[in-house]
Amino acid sequence: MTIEPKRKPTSFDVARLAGVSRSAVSRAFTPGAVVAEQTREKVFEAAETLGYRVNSLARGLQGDHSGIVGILASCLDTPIRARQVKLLAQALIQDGFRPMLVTAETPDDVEGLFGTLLGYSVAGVIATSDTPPRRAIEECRRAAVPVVLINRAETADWADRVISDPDESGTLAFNMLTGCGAVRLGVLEPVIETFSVTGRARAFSQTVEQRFGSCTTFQAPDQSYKGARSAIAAAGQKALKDIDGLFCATDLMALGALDAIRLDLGLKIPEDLQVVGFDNIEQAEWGSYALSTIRQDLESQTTLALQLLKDRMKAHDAPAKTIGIALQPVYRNTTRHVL
Amino acid sequence: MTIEPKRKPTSFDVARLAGVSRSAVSRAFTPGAVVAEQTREKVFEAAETLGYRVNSLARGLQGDHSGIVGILASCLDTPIRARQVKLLAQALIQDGFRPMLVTAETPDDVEGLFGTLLGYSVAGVIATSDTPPRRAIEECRRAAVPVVLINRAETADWADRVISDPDESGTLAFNMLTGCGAVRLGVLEPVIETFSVTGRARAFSQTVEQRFGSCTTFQAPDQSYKGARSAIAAAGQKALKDIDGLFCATDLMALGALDAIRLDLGLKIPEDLQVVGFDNIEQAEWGSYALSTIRQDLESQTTLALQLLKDRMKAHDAPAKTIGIALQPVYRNTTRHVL
DNA sequence: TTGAAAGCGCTAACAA
DNA sequence: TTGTTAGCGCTTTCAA
Repeated sequence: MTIEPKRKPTSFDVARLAGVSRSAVSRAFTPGAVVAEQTREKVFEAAETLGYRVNSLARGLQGDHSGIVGILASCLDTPIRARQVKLLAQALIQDGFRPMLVTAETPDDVEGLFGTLLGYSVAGVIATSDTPPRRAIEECRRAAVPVVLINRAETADWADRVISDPDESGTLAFNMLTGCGAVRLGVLEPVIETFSVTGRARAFSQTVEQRFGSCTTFQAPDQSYKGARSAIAAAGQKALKDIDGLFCATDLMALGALDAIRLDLGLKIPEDLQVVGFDNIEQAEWGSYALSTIRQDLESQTTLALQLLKDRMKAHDAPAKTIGIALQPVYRNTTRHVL
Repeated sequence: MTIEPKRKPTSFDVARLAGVSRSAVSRAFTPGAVVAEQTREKVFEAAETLGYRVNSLARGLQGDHSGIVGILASCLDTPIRARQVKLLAQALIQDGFRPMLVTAETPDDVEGLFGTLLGYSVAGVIATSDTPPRRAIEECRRAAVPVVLINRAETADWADRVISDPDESGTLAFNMLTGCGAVRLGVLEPVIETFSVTGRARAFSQTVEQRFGSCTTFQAPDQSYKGARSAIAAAGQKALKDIDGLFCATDLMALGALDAIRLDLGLKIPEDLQVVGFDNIEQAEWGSYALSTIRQDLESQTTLALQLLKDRMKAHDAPAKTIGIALQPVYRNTTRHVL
C-alpha cells in the first residue's frame, strides 16, 4: 500500500484495487453517469484508501471545459470591487466552478491575460471592471466561451450584461436630492469615462439641466477617496456654497467629498449642502459619515451574472441579454429629513 | 484557412502550416528551450495566422504543475484582505502564475476545496486567512505542493510562513501609547482566536500587566467595524473613562471603536483617550478618522510569500522558514503629539 | 451495466 | 538543432 508515496494515484490504480475498469471509476465520479450502486461504492472505497482525486486537468482536456471561470477585475482593493469579487467567487464555487482571478493594469495586459484564460479552457469569463478589448471578446466567441459583462458598455452585441442602469441611477439621485429640498445641484464625477460611473453622472446632470437650466460639474482625477477629496477641496468654499445638493458618482468619492466639505472647507452637511452617493458600500454606513446613497444590490447582481453565464453555456447562440438590477434609495444623515 | 471555425487549432496544425514538427512548436513556446531563431519565427507566424495558443491544461497534464496557484482567503471584502489578495494576484500573474481564488465559509469547505485545488495540479497554495486543516496541508506535502501561510499559526512544521510578529506588534503598540503619555491601558480584541490578531492583543496586555499591573480588556464578537463599535458602546462611558490609551487589534475595529467613543459615548480623542490600531488600512488615513496605527507592509509581505513559494518549488525538502515583516508606527490624530 | 480502445493536446527522452 | 515516439490521466463511443 505504501510503496510509492511520490506518485499520485490515478484512476487506473483505483480501478485495479476496486477490481473494475478505469471507465467504471470515471463513471463513478461523473455526476449523471450510469453505474451500479454497488460498483460506485467499491470505487469510492478504493479511492478513499488510495487518496485518489479526479485530475481536473485531464478531465478538462478531455471534455470541453475545465470548470474554471475567469474573473476579470481591477482595483480589487476598492470596497465595491472587493465585495463583488467575493460574492462572485463564492457563488461560482458553490456551483462547482473555480474562479481564476485576473487583474490587469493596462489594456495590453488584459488582452494577453484573456488569452491565457482561453488556454485553460475556461468555462466562461466574467468581467467586472476593465472593459475587455473587443478582440479578446471576439476570440471568446469563436472559442464558444460565454462572457458576462458587469456594468460595462456593450462591447460586443453577443455578450450578456448585467448593469445598474445609468439613466435610472441619475434620475433617482436627482429625485432624492430634490425630494429633500435641494434646488441648486452639482455632480462629482471622475475624468476617466466609464459606462456606469460617468454614465449616471451624466444622466444626473442632464436631468438637472432639463429641469433647472444648469448643473455644476466637479471632476476628480479618478474614483478614489483621495482624488475626490482634493478635487472638492481645490474647488473651494465658494463653489460649494453655490450649490445645495451634490451627487457623487460613487460612495468612495462621496466620502472623500464629505471630508473635503466638512474638514477642508468648513461647511455643514446637510445644513449647507446635501450629499448623495452611489453603491452603498459598507463605509457609507459608518458613524462618521452616515452617507445617504443609492443601493446597488450586489447579491442579485452576482446571482444574475452567474445565471446568464450558465444559460449561455447551454444555448450558445441565444440572443444576448442585458439585465438591469434593482436600485434602492438609502436615506441617512447627509440629506435632510422631509416629512 | 477557414474551414472549421469551431475547433481550436492545436500544435499539430501550427506544425503543419509552419512545415515543422510538433516538438518544434512546443519548443518555440517554451521559454528556455533550444530552437533556431528562424524556426521560432516560422512557428510564431503560423501560430499567429491560426490564432493558436498553448493549451495550459495539456501542458500541465504533461509537466508537473499547471501554473495555477491557489489563494485561500476568506472575508475578501475586508479592506486588509482585499488588498492582500490584490497584491498577491498581481504578483503571481507577474511571475507567470495564475491565481485560483478559494474562499471558504466553513472549515469543512476548506478541506474539500483544498482537495479540488490539488486536482488542478496547482503549483502552490498561499493561505492568507483560514487556517487550512492539518489534513489538507499534509496532503499538499505528499503531493509536493508548496504551501505558504500568511499570518497563520504553525499548522505544519514544514510549511513556510510570513508573519507580522505578534510579540513585536504588541510591544510596539505599548510603546506608542506610553510614548504619547498614556498610562492606564486597555485593549480591544475579537473573541475568536487568531494567530496574529488575538496574538498581538495578548502580547500587548501581557506587556501592560508586566509594567503597570493590569490591563483592561474589551472583547468584540468579531473583527468587524460593527462588532467593535457595539462592543465599546456597550462597555459604557465609565469603563472607557477608566483608561487613557486603547490598542485595537485591527484598524477596522479601531474605526468602530473611534465612532463608539466619540459618537456613542461622547468622549474626546485624543484628549480623553488615545487610540492606536493595526494594519494601516486606507480608511485609517481618512480625514474623519486620522487613526494612529502600526503599518504592516503588505507589499513586502506579498513579495516574501511569493519568494518563499518559488524557493520551495526548487527545494522541496529545505527546512521551513518563518519570516517576520517590518512593522512601522504611524502617528496621526488619535494620539497626542509629544515633542 | 460494464470493459476495451481511441483519443484530448502537449512535452520530453532519445536518436538522428 | 530537429523529428520520432511514448506517455500524462481522463472520458467516451462502441461492443459485449
